[in-house]
Amino acid sequence: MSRPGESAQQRDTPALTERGGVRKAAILEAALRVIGDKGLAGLSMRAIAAEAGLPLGALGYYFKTKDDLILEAFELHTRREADRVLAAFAGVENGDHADDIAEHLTAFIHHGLTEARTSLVAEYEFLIESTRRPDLARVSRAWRQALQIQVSHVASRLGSDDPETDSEIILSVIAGLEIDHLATPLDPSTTQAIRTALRRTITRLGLRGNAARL
Amino acid sequence: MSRPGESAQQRDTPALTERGGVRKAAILEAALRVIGDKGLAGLSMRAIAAEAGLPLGALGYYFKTKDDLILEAFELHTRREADRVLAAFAGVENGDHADDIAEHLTAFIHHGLTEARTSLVAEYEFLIESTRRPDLARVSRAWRQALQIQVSHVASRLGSDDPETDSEIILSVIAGLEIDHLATPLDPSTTQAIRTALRRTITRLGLRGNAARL
DNA sequence: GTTGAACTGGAACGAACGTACCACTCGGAT
DNA sequence: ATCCGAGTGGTACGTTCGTTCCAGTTCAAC
Repeated sequence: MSRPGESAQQRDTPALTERGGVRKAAILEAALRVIGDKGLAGLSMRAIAAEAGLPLGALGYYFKTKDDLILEAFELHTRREADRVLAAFAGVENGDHADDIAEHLTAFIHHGLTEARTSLVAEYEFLIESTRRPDLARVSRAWRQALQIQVSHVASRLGSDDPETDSEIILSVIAGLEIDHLATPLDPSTTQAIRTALRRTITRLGLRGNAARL
Repeated sequence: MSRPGESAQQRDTPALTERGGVRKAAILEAALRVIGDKGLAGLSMRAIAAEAGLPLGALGYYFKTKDDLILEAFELHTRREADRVLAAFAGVENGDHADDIAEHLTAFIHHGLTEARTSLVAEYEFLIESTRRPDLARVSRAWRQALQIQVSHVASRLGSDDPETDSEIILSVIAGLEIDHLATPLDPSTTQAIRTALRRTITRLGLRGNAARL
């Protein structure tokens, strides 16, 4: 772990000590926060350093370039988000009615549009930037594919007769609801509209929970 | 039209001659192109000037600040896109089967992901930036609301028993399919998956064209 | 033909940017 | 005790940025 020349990600960055790893992680966290509320356009090495409470020089030590930093921040985000999505869809399978399923998804979206708003905005910043950067596009594709596989398994267990298509529809509806409501402050009636849309989607796709399968 | 002090949008910009209007429009077009393929992060006054084939000084003459230019570019985009969407959904109503309707929407999305890709990317750049800029958010909201009204009318005419919810679902699915496939090159099998998802969505929502209503 | 406003385009400003550099400190291994 | 690479942080370079300025040109109105 401390052999010279060994590196976590770059050919010529030195090996990291525990303390070094903590600092590097803090930089990535700071970057995600800055991207979320200033955008990639407002992301500067100085802004990240200030957000992390570190000197500018530290960034150059842990990341070769700004682009490398952005890539690693995206990877961190997808890793973190994968757990959250998995948890959300695990809850989905415990519902008895279509309404229960819809409720889990509503809560998921609601969380993203309120407490985790910064993180959600950052996610879409990355997605759009993926259209221009092949390295980010690879992460996007892997992330999206992992999601689709998980959700199609869930759909299958919920009685879908075409799990692949249903997972594509569900993921699209979720993404669409998210971006369509990002520019608007989230009031209760909007949340209700989201819930209604999800209920109808789930119902019409014929997805049902445990009770129906017993 | 040539009274002194009169302005199309700013307090202290002079009135525009025809030639001036052409130049201003060219700047906005160039800006949309740059935003689409370099992103808002890569958008600079110099890049716009180069894209438009104009000197840098010209931009300062027609737009007070870069932010003003971005706002007007967004307004131009929504104005232009409104026509395209309207045309797409006008075609939808002429279909006899759910498959015909889905086919129109598939063609719409396909066009956005291929020939009009730059424009589509720019659109999502604007949407994300709307979360940070109230002036852009107003445009987003108005644009989204106009879409929803139009689509819900169409849904109603297609026999929907809940046009508002159905239009929300349809618009979300479309948006979701677009962003999910922006990072991936569009191959024929992807197009087929989009078509399948749209068919299933339309069918399950119980929407039917003219034939069913006769 | 003179006037004045619309328009042109090149040059220049200070500020902020990404990155590189380097003298320095620290801590574990020898 | 010493050594050496990981880690530190302040500084500085060259570039690009948004914006401003202004002497000059065009052209319709009088």
